[in-house]
Formats: sequence, C-alpha cells, structure tokens
Amino acid sequence: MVAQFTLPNDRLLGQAAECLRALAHPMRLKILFLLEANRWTVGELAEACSIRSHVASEHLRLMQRCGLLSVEKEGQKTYYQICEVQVHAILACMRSKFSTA
Amino acid sequence: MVAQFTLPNDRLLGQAAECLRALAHPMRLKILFLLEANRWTVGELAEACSIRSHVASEHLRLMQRCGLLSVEKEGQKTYYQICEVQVHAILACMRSKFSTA
DNA sequence: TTTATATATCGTAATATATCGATATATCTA
DNA sequence: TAGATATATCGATATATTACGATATATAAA
Repeated sequence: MVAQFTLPNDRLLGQAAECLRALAHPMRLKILFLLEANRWTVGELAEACSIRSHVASEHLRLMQRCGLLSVEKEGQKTYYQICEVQVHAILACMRSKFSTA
Repeated sequence: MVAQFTLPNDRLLGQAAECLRALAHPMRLKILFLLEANRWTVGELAEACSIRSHVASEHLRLMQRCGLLSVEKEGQKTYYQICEVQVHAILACMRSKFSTA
C-alpha cells in the first residue's frame, strides 16, 4: 500500500507545531472560545477570564504572532479576533471531544 | 447577542490543552502523519524519523497517555496507532494550512 | 541458558515556557 | 498640560519540556 498522504517537510512540521503550541494552554483556549463568535478587547477578555490584563495581553500577542489572531485598534481599545479559519475547526474538535455531557 | 456556544469549564480546558500539547511537537506531528494511514512499530517510526528508538518510544508513550494512540503488542514488536478520531481532523487542518503548494 | 533484538524507563542537563511585578507607551478627558 | 485608562513590554524567577546516555525489561532465537 502506498502512503495515502505526503509527509510535510521539517520546516512545515516546525511551523505547525508552533501553531499548536500557541493553542495548547488552558487560558489561551478559554480566550479562543470567547473569541469564537466575536472580537473582544484585552480588558474584556481579562475580566471574563479573571486574569490581569497584561497577562491577557501576553497570551494574545503570542497567538497573534503565529497568525491565529488579528488586531484592530480603536482609540485606547485593542480588539482581537480569530483570523485563521483552522482555529474554528480545532475549537470544534476540542468541543466535541470535551463536551460537558 | 448571546454567546453562541457554552464555554468549557476549567478542568476540561486543562484536558484539552494537555491533548494539544501532546500534538504540538514537530517530531510527534511527523509520527502522527506517518500513523495517519497505518499502525507502525516503534522501530519503524524511529527509522522513518531518523531518531533513536527510545526517543520514539517516549514520544509515543506521551501521546498514548493522553488517549491519542493505542498499543498492540505482538511478540517483541509494539504497534502504535491513532485511536482518537479528532486527531485525524487536526492533522487534516495542519495539512490544509501548511500544504507544500 | 546465553545472546540478540525491541521497547521502556530513569536521572540529569539543557532549553523553553509561564508568571508576575514594575514600568513604559499611547490615547482619552478634564 | 495633567491625570486616568487601556495595553504592551521588560526582567527575573519558577516551572515544564526535551534530549540523551545508561540501564532495565521482555521476547525471541541459538
């Protein structure tokens, strides 16, 4: 039997692992679930997650740097939102595996 | 606007993050892509990935412990295979985002 | 029983990641 | 301009992860 799929090369595997690491944190997952439907500001996310806003800011920056989130500044506020479609698919995966049934 | 989805509780977020951490490593992703179609032995995976077999064994055990892989022992050989359907979905995500186009 | 093969585990050192207070920057309002 | 608010960044420490040699276990073959 021939391999069904081609194997991504090492550079791409590294990038993919980096993206997954960005998701692989309880607080960052919580933030992403909140962002699933709407954009939120740093402060709104911090309050919803019961963390200090500079901590939220660091998590958001990390996810932004690997292309999962995009930013919109409006005055003092900074809105973050999911800009990578695959994030929604992965959140759906997590939701189906870890449903609170 | 009402939240579209319920937010998983903290315990579930922790479990989900743990699973994602298990995926979030270049060598483990490579192993999973190899396992996508077939079960493989530790030694076969080690050779295909150019790593020592005890290193492969550790990566495999880690993924097995959080329920992504299952094991079948046959004589001296130990076969590992993907036993969690969501893994295939996540691999498909990674493949579509990081295609070698 | 001895030897070879396949896999797993342990201890440790190197590296990466997370957390947190302090501080910086940028924008708004009085 | 001064003060308040929102966000970002820095530096130090704590914690987690990874890699790796050495060694252990389990099965098979001689």
